[in-house]
Amino acid sequence: MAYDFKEIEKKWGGKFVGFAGFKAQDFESKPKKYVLQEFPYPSGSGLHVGHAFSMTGADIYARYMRMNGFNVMFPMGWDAFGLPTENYAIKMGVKPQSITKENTEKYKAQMNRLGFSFDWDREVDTTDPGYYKWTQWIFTKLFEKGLAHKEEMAINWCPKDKIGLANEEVIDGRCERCGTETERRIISQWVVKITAYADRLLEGLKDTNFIEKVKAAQTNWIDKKIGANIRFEIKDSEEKLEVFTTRPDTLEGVTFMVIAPEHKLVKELLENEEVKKYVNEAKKKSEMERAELGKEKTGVFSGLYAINPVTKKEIPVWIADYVLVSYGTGAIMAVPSHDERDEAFASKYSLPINRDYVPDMKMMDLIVEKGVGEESVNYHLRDWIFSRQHYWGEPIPMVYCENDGWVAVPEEQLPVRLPEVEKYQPTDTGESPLASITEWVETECPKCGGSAKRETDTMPNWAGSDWYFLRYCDPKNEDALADMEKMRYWLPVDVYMGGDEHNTLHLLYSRFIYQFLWDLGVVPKEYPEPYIKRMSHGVILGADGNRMSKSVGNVIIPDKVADIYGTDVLRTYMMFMGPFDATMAWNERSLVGVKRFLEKFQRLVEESKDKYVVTSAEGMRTIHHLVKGVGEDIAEFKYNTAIAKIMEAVNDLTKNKMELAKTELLMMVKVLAPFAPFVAEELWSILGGEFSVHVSEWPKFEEKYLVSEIVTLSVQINGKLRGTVEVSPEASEEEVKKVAEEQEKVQKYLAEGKVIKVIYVKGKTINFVLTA
RNA sequence: GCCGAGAUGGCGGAAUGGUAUACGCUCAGGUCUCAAAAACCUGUGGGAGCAAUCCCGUGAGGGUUCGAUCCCCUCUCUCGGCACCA
Repeated sequence: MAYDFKEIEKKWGGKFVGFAGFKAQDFESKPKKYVLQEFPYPSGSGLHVGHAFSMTGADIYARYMRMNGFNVMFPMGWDAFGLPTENYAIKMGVKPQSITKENTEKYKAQMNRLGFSFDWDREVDTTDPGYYKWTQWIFTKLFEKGLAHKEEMAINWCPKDKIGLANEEVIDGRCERCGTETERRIISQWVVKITAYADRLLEGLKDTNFIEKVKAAQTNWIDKKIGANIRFEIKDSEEKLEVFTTRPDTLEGVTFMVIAPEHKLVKELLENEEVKKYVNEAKKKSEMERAELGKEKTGVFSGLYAINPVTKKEIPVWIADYVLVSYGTGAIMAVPSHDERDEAFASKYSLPINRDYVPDMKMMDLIVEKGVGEESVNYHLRDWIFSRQHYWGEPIPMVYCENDGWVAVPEEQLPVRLPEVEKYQPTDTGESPLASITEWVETECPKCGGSAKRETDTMPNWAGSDWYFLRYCDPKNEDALADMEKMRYWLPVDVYMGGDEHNTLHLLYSRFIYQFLWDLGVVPKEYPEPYIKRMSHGVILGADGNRMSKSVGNVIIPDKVADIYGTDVLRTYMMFMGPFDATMAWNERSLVGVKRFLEKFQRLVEESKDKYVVTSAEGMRTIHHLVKGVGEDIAEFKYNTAIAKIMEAVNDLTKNKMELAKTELLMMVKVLAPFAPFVAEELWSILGGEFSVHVSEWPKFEEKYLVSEIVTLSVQINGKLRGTVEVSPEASEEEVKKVAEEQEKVQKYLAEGKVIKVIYVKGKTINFVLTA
């Protein structure tokens, strides 16, 4: 009988969408399981294989947990603010709102086709005013708590996208989105003090069960360094030069000082032509040029001398751009004998190198005693530039009043809705398109009632995705982010499935916002961290082994594969390709193997369904083994081996013509169900099961069926395999030894020496150790 | 440079101290067919041999062990992340 996937998908697909069995029930007495899959940005090109892969993995887990009696929440939504939509809107002259609607509908249809068991009642959309009201509310709280302020600063500016970028969004000096080289611009920007939470973010990792690489990525990003700030006096001046160092013990080895070209001391030295020239050149250099590795260091002597607070030696102060103004104090004490960079600089400019001293751990005490410095901590983590000069984002809910300065829009006036505009184009001046809508900008100060102006910047993409998992707990709440009791029931997220690319930024921002909300007392006190486990899925490469890209033409469209092979084959194949977290190349041919397998499975069920009343003993063993193995594998996301086990069982049953009664056939179908939901439902129905197999109880294996009467042991002589014996699993050493020694081949090898030791491992091996 | 992951047949990959290569692909042979495709069955790490069988074999080298893909040390390479961060 042919496998008509189109008919089966049509028949059951309609019933799956909106099926009550997939809905999460608040406060139900069953244990809860919150399975969170990163929500996508709904781009115009539709769902890609990466989405399909990750979501299938999450879906299998959610289905398995449901069948195991958990009240599962498996929601989905849209991270829909973003540049591509804005760009498309500009190009086509349409409203971003309507493009977003089109795209989300398309995504939703594709997800439903793939059979994902999302609870659509909890759908969220970051561009929905009912949602971004709370994104804005969070910002007003950050402002009230002194964690958000406006600052004039040099930012990374992308001349193509006309947008300010956070440091994290600049890769090798280029815009993360479009690859254009970024420029420096001075703009007044909202900055969020994530650094105030650096220690908490580091500490909190201990309460999570993230995989090692995720923890490492977060720790590295924060990169906490403990050292000392030391003040050096400047000769013939009242000024002091403060440096940060992790090696105060090398203070005696300091032979020169280096300050960044942007350092405040430099401003007074610009009369010196050489200094002026160097500083201007450094300013012109892009981030990329300055950060270029292996590049020869450059610098200029400032004319100043600092005095070593301990040795009292005079040492020259240099200006060089290998020292960054944004880290530490923007100045360093150079110890060429202990630092490669300092050494390279010293040898280029023929500066002295002191090799005749020994680093001294007591130096720190001396520094503190003399009052010239103290312990200090520095982080690589920088504060978070929160402003974007764009239309398609959450308006930052702030107004500027001549009397009161910056004032947050009060809760009852939220959301600050995005106004309809004629043009979405960003401006070259660096102002948001919102700035041109005078009637929107002109407003009233919430504090004094006087005239005031609205902030026209919008929030970065991350803002909406920081807290969406809270909203799923209570998506329609108009009075709070989400109801406290509902959050208390559903949180924390048990498994968060997503891509490696979000292991640093998104995860860190999201944890930070959660910790901030925790401090506000608006999320449950019991849970200091939002996510228990972070699972990062792998990457599917094109058939040529390269990353999928439109320009290369190696993109696999899940819809097209499903047209040819069916959804069940697509899902099962993706999970069978390799370990769930590995990087794997697409292989069209391997799809065929999965197709054959699902057909074979179906044939087996069809052929045995009315034939056997009782299952044979070996049939029982195969089935119970299967149930045990697949359950264990799914719980550990080892989907590739789970599928291999089902294949093995089907081969075994078919080849050895084992008999299966209906009960065991139903068990097999249940085990297949999370992977191939449509064909499983069909077979379930053929066997007389009631809709739906997906809410049926996961089968239980019984130990008594797992034990076999005979096991095969390896017989080793000096650790080398020389034969096998079949014995009872409970056989004694004497028995096994006797049976083994009866074998001609074993006798032959035993004759080569004298047995000095026998090692017997029950159920596994017997090893005869001979004299040399 | 630092951090993380890894290296197993022709290919994707299994095996967490006990029969290396499960499962799938590929390929070869067979069944069915007028024929082909599909499907199904059998075989498929390398070498020697008619065969029984033997030797070699999990990136390289060493170690621990009766026994190592697995544990320890040294090295090489690949992938991912971070990086003039003092």
